[in-house]
Amino acid sequence: MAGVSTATVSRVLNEPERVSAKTRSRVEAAVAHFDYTPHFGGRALASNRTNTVGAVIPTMENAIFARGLQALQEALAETGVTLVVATSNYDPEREAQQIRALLGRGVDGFVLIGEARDPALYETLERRGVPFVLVWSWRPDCPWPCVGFDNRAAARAMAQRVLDLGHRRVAMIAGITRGNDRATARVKGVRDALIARGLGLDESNLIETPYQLEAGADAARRLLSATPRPTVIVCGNDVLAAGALMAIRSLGLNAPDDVSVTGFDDIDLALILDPPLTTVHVPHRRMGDAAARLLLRLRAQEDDTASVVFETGLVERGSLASVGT
Amino acid sequence: MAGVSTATVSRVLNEPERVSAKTRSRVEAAVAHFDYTPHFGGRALASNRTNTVGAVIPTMENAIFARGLQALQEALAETGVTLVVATSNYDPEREAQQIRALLGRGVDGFVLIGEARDPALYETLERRGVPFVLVWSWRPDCPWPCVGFDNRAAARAMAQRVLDLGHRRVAMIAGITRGNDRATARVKGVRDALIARGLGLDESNLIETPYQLEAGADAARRLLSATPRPTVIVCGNDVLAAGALMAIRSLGLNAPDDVSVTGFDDIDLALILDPPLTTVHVPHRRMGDAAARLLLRLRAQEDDTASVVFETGLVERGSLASVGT
DNA sequence: GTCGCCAATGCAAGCGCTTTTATTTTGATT
DNA sequence: AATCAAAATAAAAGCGCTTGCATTGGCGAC
Repeated sequence: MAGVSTATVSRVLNEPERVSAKTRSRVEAAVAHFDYTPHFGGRALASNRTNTVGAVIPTMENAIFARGLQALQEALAETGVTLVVATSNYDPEREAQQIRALLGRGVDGFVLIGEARDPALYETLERRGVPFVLVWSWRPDCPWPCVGFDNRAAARAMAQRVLDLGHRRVAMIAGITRGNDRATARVKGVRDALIARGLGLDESNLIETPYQLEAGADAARRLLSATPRPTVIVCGNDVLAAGALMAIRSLGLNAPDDVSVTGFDDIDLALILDPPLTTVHVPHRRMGDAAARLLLRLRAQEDDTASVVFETGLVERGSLASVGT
Repeated sequence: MAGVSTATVSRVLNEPERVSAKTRSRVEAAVAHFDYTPHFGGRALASNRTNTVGAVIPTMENAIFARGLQALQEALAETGVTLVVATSNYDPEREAQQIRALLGRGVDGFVLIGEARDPALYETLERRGVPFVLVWSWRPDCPWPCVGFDNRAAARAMAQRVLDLGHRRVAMIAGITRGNDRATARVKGVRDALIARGLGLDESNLIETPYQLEAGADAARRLLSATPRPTVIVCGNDVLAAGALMAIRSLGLNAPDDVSVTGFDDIDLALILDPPLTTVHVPHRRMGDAAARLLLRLRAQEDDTASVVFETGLVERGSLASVGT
């Protein structure tokens, strides 16, 4: 003890400016001397805050969420907030479980991927007064605070570009759309563009598959077995596109001469591939960062809590070529 | 209330078998009815346990740790333990900070990457009685509980294979070795093999660089500018190898005809590359899983808390060819 | 020198749970 | 029916902190 009450110590730790400089330095010395750390549970119990926010993401295994998550974590850490990550493996049931588990751990904020989930969950969150931010997805009039981009518009833009290059036999490998509004929006975007040009995307040209390398390769092999075969495969993300390129190579074909391929996300992978992938660039880091800031504002009950929408961009590399030249 | 004391409720939640079936079901009904969740802080305060373990990893941005982390998390979740992840960005200082931060949050267990760190940190951990497991690294007589593999032996085996294929001008792109025993061990392993054959690995043939794609490419370009140029570039991990392959392509050379490349880790990436990467396979998932189990045993003060060592294996794909044929 | 005011600090009441100890209930045994 | 041990439950004491309120002390104004 440094000759003060516990109340004063608490104040030194939480609102230093309310304590005189002299006492403060005495307490700080004692803290340093005894290597004292406040007890987390005591703190949480008394103040009813944990300074923890939870994020539930589909998976850590592919790089899609890694960068955004890292940025999120860094931005939160700056204000002393800890990030707890849980994974749902793209399963809505499991996501709900994880959210409840984190609620039980007293997180006082959430970052959730996408918008599609059981209304009851949103209700629970609101009832408990736990703020949350939806990321990776954005659409006009979304009723929740979100930080993302318009998946549909981005996919539409990509498909338009594909069509502009003369492609008419367009196939798509999408992610599983059930419970995944991003995957759904991307399919819709591609379909929008095709329909606008009087084309369609029927069952035989659209395969839904998990976001995995091998799954993408399998899907591509199936699509390429059609006659006449598609001249381009539009993929729901870069991992699927990487799989498609593997399949193309394994079939003895050449990209982009025989078949073009496009991706979505612009993760590091896109640059490594041969040919390098034409894809939709998504500003993952900025998105994570913005999500953290919005969540902090929500927690602090500040006024400026508007959703944030990011622009995406087409990155043209070698995997998409014009057709029939 | 279901007509019982809080003590009974607590028992229903924590050790249901100690409560009669009748009371238990009554309590459970009430719990369900009111959608009751125990307060985390109260729990932590009273029981002095948080059921949380912390992991401090260098980065989430590349896929190296992703798979192992996922497995770790899944295995911990099975016993109701939550994983909190923090990142150090390969900076020992920052790692120490993060460990202290997590200690402050009352985690009751740690998973740490590798062995190299300030002895004072180990002391703190032991003084507080917080169990920990070191992963990704293993060596004979390591004084701490670890779950990993012998980086040095694995790298040596890879280098031997390279030499067996006739290579004599061997260059290496390593990770930054400061504060990173895995990177250090991998360099040592390669050097072991070279020295055993009367060769060496001098400064001009060894570049240390962060585990990033572009950095790997730059390093490769520098190494390849030597005359005579190396016939093989051994890389400290797959990401660096991917960078090297990019550089080789950009120089108008061909792998493996002009230059061979090897990696380390066998992440998904290795399979995507063209040519597919010859690399050292590391059982990431199993490692994460085993780490979780060992940590749980340590926490439970069980006897069987021996370190676990995994075998690695050479995976020969297309990026390494014999020389001079 | 006294008074009043405000800043700085102490006091003490919980926060919601777990856990030890005490009490009641149950049911087997005589 | 009475007795006793064992099983089930209740009572109550904290766990370590925060925070509203009470107290103290310092200082300017009179």
